[in-house]
Amino acid sequence: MPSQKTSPPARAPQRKRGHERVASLLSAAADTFVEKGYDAATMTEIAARAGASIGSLYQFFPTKEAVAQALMGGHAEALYARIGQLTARAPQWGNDELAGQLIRLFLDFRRQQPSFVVLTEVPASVPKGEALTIRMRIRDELIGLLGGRYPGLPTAQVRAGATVVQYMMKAAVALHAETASTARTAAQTQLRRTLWLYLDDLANT
Amino acid sequence: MPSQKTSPPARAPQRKRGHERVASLLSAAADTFVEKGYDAATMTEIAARAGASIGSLYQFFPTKEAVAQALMGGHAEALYARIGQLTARAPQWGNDELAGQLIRLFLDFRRQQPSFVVLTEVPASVPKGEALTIRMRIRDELIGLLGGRYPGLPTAQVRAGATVVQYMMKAAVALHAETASTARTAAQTQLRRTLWLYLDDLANT
Amino acid sequence: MPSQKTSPPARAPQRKRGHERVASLLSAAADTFVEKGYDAATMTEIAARAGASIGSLYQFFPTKEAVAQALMGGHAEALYARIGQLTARAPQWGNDELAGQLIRLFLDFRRQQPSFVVLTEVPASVPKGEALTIRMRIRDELIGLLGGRYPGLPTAQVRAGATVVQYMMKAAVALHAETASTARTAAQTQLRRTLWLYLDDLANT
Amino acid sequence: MPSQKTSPPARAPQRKRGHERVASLLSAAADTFVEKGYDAATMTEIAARAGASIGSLYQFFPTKEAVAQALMGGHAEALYARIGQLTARAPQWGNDELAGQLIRLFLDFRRQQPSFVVLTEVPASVPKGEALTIRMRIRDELIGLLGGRYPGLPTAQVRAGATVVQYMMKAAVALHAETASTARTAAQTQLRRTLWLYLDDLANT
DNA sequence: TATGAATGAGGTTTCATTCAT
DNA sequence: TATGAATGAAACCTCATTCAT
Repeated sequence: MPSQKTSPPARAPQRKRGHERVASLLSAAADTFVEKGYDAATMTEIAARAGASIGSLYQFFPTKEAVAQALMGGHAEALYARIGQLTARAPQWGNDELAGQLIRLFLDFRRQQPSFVVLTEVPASVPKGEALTIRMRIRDELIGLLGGRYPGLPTAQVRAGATVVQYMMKAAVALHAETASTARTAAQTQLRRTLWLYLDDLANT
Repeated sequence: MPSQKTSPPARAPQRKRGHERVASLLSAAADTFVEKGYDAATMTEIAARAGASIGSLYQFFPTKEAVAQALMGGHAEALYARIGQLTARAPQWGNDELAGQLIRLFLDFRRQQPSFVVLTEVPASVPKGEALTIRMRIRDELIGLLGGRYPGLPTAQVRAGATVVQYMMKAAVALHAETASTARTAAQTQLRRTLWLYLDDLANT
Repeated sequence: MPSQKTSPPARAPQRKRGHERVASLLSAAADTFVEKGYDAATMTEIAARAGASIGSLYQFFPTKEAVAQALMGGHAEALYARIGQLTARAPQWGNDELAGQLIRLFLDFRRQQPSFVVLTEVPASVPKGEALTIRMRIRDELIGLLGGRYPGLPTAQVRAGATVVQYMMKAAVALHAETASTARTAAQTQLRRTLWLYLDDLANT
Repeated sequence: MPSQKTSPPARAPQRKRGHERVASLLSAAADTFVEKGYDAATMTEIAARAGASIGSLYQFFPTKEAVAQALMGGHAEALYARIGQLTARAPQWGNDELAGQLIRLFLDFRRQQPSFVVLTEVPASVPKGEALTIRMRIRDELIGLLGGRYPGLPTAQVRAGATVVQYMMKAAVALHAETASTARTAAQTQLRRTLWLYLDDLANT
């Protein structure tokens, strides 16, 4: 043995580099999807933006769809968790406060993970099944939230309520994507109020 | 605004045969866009579905974008007109009725022209500018509607109200696209009620 | 017979209209070829420029090549004739004058019929055979010219001389196509002088 | 001058295999351009001749124009260099010798790189801007040559002389492309003599 | 493992030419 | 005869994916 070079922690650095690479690839993918949309985004551009080669990208994600799914999956988990946090605190809030917190949560999420919306909305594309699954899971989270907040409400009502809330979140997010203007701000305020009115109505059923 | 490069418009047919062709091409295009989405729809498939050759398609629509625009344009006019009809009758209705009529109008329209929604929602695609224009025009129609229905309301309120209504229509249309179920039906009912609550609130401002 | 409308001269006006149409089609074709080159010029554009339909164009010219040939043929005849006129007058001129007249003739022709050059130069395209024929015929005209002007010259010399003159004409025409500048003007003058020098040399052989 | 939209350049290969590919692609392209001309040459045929797939061709040359430019650019450098070599030796030569060397140089070059002529002459085509640049650079080289050979000559004269020489080279090359014959050979000899006469004249100005 | 090259089906678009009214 | 519609081969180019080094 010519030299006693400290045996390097076998694969750990590899793994660590792997993690970094995956992270930068996903980040690049997110940017690209947001800018171009799912279809127009190319694997080549994603790799290039991450400073990686196309071969490297395919070493971690076998298909373009896999990239999208990894992105969606990762973000979805975070979203579920945040709704769960709201669920824990919701019982202490008034309907007014709850409406505000819900909208804030979804807008914050969209701001931080704009690719999530892009991929979730893709019309007739590959990750459609995944998107559906996620939507259902979000629905379940909202059902948990409303069920906890309005304990006496019949299950069917809770389910319908969660659905309405979900689509109003969608509306809020879409509205937020409009070019900013005083009109938009006013509309956002009123949309929050509409949600409040709805929750009040739900509570008195 | 330097106006994005606007795609050349459709060439107008000048013979009876041409008119028929254009009609069948547009119909085939609508079907294809709905089934596959804008990006995944191919000109080849559109032509084939219309029983026309690819050259024939290009005789009337110089680009894929032109096909989409022709579809959107044609349908948009119809939608404006229908909102106009509501505007005329709205003053006689209660908020309850108005909410129902609005939702019915948009759902009917979606049922008859599903491609309109697909093309209008395309996230990061070519006909985006056109879609924006149309959305603004719909907004204006709704402003007209609410302005007529609630004469005392300040302009800013009317504008914000129209925006809210528009995004709730979007929500209603999206909800309608969900797999049918009793839960969906219940949610639809409640969404209508939410709109009613909002209109009541608006009227009492 | 309800009215005695003067029986129109059966087909004469037709024919006349036909001539006009052919003329305008050829003119449009010339413009298009000059602007776009032979390959990039389209039959549709030629027809449109002439204010005719594509069907009408094909009624007179069965192929694109036929259009080019008609154009070349018509112009070539004029060119032969003009060289013939020079031939008649050349014996009275000095070499200086002859050089000037030759260059002037070709430059004038290029100015009036720029499409002739474009079509004649087309590299590996359809009308190649025709172009060759024309070139040979021009050669013959030049042979006639030089043979008449330098009666004692052996045939082989005359033939070689005509060839040299022809390629110098080509050079002159190409030079003329350069962006105008004082440098170009000076070069043109010297090219004429070079031709003169050559003719002098030829005469003294 | 707003500089016509300049086509994206060729992507440089980074592996040995890539270099070989590029070389064979360029060679195939040269053959194809010579045989068919720029417009009629197709990317498909170029790839096929090189034994490559169409995708492989586009990996290195994003457009057909890029192929042409790569060819022209590469050859042009060689031509400049060769003229430079003449420049170094020209002062020792008589005008007779210089004329012969110039013509030999251009004919040799045409024989070795026939695609250069084809692409440079393309009448109204895409690589026009590039061709112009090259022509001007050749002019400059000739200016250097004549300036060195005829030291006392005023700049304007040198410039005009270089232009004349350049167009006579064009004529010589074109003449050489004619079907071989005794007439052609004789004409070539006389063209060389004409150039000699011109250089003599230039020297005595 | 990392990289760049290779592949080729498939997409959009063009255009000479033919048809039918 | 004049016109516009119809046709489809073929061109250019893209891009997800696979290979080879």
